[in-house]
Amino acid sequence: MATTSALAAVAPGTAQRPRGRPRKAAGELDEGNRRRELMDRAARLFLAKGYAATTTRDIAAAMGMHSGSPFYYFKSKGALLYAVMREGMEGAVRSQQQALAALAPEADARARLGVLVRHHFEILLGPHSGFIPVMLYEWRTLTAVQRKGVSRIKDAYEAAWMPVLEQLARQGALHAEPAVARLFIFGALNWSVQWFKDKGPHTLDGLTGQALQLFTGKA
Amino acid sequence: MATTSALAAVAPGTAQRPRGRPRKAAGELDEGNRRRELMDRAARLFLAKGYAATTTRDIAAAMGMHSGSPFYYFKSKGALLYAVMREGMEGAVRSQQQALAALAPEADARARLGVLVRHHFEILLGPHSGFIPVMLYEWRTLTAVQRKGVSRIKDAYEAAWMPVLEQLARQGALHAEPAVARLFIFGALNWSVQWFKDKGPHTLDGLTGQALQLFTGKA
DNA sequence: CCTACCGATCGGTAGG
DNA sequence: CCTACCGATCGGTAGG
Repeated sequence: MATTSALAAVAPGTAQRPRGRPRKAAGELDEGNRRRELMDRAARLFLAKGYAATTTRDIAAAMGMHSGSPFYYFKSKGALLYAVMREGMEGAVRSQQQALAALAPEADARARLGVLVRHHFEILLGPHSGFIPVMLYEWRTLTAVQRKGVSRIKDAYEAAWMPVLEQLARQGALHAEPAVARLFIFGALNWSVQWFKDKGPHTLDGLTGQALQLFTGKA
Repeated sequence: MATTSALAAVAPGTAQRPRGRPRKAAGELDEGNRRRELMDRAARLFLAKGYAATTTRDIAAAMGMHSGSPFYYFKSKGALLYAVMREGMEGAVRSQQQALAALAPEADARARLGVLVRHHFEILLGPHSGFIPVMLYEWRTLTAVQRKGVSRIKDAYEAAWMPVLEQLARQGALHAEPAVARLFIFGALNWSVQWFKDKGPHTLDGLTGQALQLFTGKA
């Protein structure tokens, strides 16, 4: 599994912090940080209890705010959820591109799939995860317009998998139609949110190796 | 895919209707039917909007009842959800056993896996599905005690897969640890609830074939 | 099952 | 961000 070690550094969510002038408009900077923290805590609650069962008062309490204050940052509960999904997906696309770009140019299709799988586990289960799992499990909560907005980004994320799967199929290393295989593989990985435990027996590298073996035969 | 055709008859939910004396206590029989219909309609709503976002008034309206009437059949909204999951899982265990029992005695491990996968698609996506998808996506809504109650049944359902996966691994037809493979495979199948369309290009038989090829190599 | 009802909670807002 | 507040909705119940 030489394909996986370089990925740890590309954890999403940590990357794009505002660079330069880190001190000047302290008010503005704090606003951004607070907004982000609100999204973080909200996402955690959405994931644990579900969006509908999480009250804006729960979120406020998790921030040490009073009940009306979240509405200073987001005009509605739905707008907060939308921001979580949208910014989560934007970060995922960015970190996925970085992960692929860090690959050696001579890397073969199996190595590319390994990077994609490892990165996907990272955004699902890694220390800076949270937004994407919310997206996966609260998709039906979005309005049609919101869904379209997130879909545009999500499509880009998923599209990056297709050439890799198609190449594997041509090599005889993937024994299913690439389009269907992609759906099954995403399902297999996404489902890990339901059973993965941080203290459990599995590491993300280990799971990546098992997944590659399952989908592409013994490595 | 000779392993799949016999399964259509074993659709869960249709099987165990009260046999014998189909006429006598009409009131009682109707009560049972109404209760079942309530669970059916509630499950549909739970799946479409989520449990917390579905009001007991929504459910009553879907039944043509007034707002207080669901509580004649279930003492609480949570008890209704629990009944959906519990009876759904009980039916799934029964129909899975029937599906395996209908297998030819000389069927090999791949054929057994085919039956398990095809049956699983049936309870997820078939015409009488609904309860199991609710269980999958509302698991966190249950209380700890309720979770334990459903887990007992769910464990039996999942346990039936392990000897098949272990045998495939021994044959070299499954290239991952059986325990991990089971988690990935369940994820791949369960996720289909999110993307499968009745009018879409896929049939349950076709998906079963693709899944077998993906997980166990070319058939 | 319906009627009539209630206490609690919720998302959101005005004004500072 | 807090204070103070509101209209709407929700799960559930008593009594028939």
